[in-house]
Amino acid sequence: MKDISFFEQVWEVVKLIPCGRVTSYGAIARALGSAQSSRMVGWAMNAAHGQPDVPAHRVVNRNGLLTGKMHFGAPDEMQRRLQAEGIKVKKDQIVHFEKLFWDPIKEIGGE
DNA sequence: AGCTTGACTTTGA
DNA sequence: GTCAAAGCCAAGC
Repeated sequence: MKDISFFEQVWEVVKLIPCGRVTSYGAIARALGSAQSSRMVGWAMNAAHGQPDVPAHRVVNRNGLLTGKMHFGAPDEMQRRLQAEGIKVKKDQIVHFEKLFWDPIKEIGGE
């Protein structure tokens, strides 16, 4: 079952992110096996615009910074969505990011 | 068929 | 501690 594109694989992982949790592009990339192609995850998110089931707002860079907020409809939409889930965001940065960090590899196990 | 882009990560100085 | 450059792979044109 590999008919799906790389993006869809990323979306699958992103959709697995629990509410109130966040993860990093690199973590997803590793979970898919593409260790250092974290850029591809970001690109997959770009394609995720047509995927309402993909909570891209839960995916941030390894610093916990909302790097992709600008790609949302509004620059504040990403931050607002995170706060709506109980995640505190300060200056585009997730508070307690380390505690809210969700590792997909723990769920997928490297598949 | 090939070159450019891209919401990142890591390593080096 | 911060700043700069290289690396990576897949989709788009």
